[in-house]
Amino acid sequence: MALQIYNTLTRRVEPLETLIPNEVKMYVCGPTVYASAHVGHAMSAIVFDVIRRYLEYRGYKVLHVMNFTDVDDKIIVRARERGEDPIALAERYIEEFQEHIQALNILPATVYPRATREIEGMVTVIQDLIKEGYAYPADGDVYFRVKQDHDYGKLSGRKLAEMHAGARVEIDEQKEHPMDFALWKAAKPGEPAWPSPWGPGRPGWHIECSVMNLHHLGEQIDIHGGGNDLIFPHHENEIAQTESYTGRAPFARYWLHNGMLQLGGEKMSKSLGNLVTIRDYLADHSADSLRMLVLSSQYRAPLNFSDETIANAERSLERLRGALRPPAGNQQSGAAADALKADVARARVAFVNAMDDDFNTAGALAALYDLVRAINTARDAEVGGAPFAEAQTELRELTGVLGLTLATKETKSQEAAPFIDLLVQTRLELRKAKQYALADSIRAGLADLGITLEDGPQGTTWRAG
RNA sequence: GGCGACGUGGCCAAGCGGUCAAGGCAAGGGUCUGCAAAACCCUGAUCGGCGGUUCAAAUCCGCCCGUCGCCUCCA
Repeated sequence: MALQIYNTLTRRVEPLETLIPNEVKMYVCGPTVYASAHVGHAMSAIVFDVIRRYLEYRGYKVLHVMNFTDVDDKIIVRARERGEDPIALAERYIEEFQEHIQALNILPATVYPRATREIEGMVTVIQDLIKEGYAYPADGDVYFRVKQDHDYGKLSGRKLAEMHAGARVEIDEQKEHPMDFALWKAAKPGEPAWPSPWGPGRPGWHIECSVMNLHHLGEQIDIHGGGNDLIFPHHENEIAQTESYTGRAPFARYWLHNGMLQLGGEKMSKSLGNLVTIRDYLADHSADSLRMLVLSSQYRAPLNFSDETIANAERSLERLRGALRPPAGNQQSGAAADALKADVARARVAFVNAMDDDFNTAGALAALYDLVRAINTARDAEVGGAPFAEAQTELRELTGVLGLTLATKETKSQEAAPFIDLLVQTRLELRKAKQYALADSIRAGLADLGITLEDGPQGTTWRAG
């Protein structure tokens, strides 16, 4: 069975057929860097990280480009408020975002282009669009002529006539048609500006992605991704510009869009102000837990971010981690060992089938929980050695495809470990002497410090958290 | 008003016409344990509502109710 993905352009699930066999050219829209990124941005980055990891698991070489929009109105406004240089402000948030990417265990993109470093290419493309009749200059601005693009609206399913009727479009005397959008904006005094045939100015939002695509991936790409709030107008306009410029369609074969993260019943966004920054989240929670939350639902559906769903994700993670505990015996053959081997193979097939179905991560997790149960059952049956190790390796590999680290908090307790061991040893002596009240008070005391003790047939183990 | 997504047990969620409607968390009962913890076993939903198509529907169609996104900057 082949990998199937939902394509916003066709509104259907389709088999993935790449331009070049075994290679995927993927462009994902990154953030506009005018403020600290929030967990909604993280969700999008995680979704496409999982997609990228899975494509690589399936043997594709992935060229992954993620851009930074480092010049736009909001950056300029923000910089002015703070009396800071806009370019420097953007730079600061880019650095912060890249730290977040690392902290969230997101694989680095192949290239991270920035709008401000590709201005010349944009000017060239805009000039060409004007020459071909797809755009027109107006008083220092340049606009794209939507009427010239015969299939404008095909991504978002809108018709020019209907959008007109919606009447939510501002009337601008400069524009020939209300839906025409800016390719180039003339600079007002004090704004960052680059020279152009139309006077000093800066690029419009949509043109930068078109040009960075052309520059880093070529005239046609396989996957173009982003949040579903970008479908219109951003991606619609990108298609209009790029296909008008190259004369080739489709610009991107598959358009993938993730659903929005919901906080308190509505979309988390900078504009609404109902946000939790990645920094704040990571101060209290693990990167794995946020990823787990994302994995628990379909990437295209809205995802509810709440204390309850986060706690749920964290406990589910514990379930996965538990299966990585050491074996309790050394049975390498027999019915239990054979059953484990069979369950490993079954889990792998189920995992791949789920992921092949438009990245059904919730279904893939179900396959992993089956593997967890198989491992735990095998441990109870004293299976050990190679069969047990191989099952755990498989679990690590598949959770790795989802980008989970399954790191425990124990590293943080490293310094305290000898002291905890000492207490555990003392408690063991007390238990032998049937001094249970004292033994229990040690256990309770450690529990208050966040250390959990577990008495098993092989002795007592402890873990943080 | 237009376009799109969606509504499955307390929470999250799979399911895409046909064996018992996956799985995780939570809850209850058990096994194990000095007691716990962990692990394992067992227990619960007829699928927003109403019609229709079909031998057969959570799964297809229609209408209604509700939620979310986009239509303006936005992952």
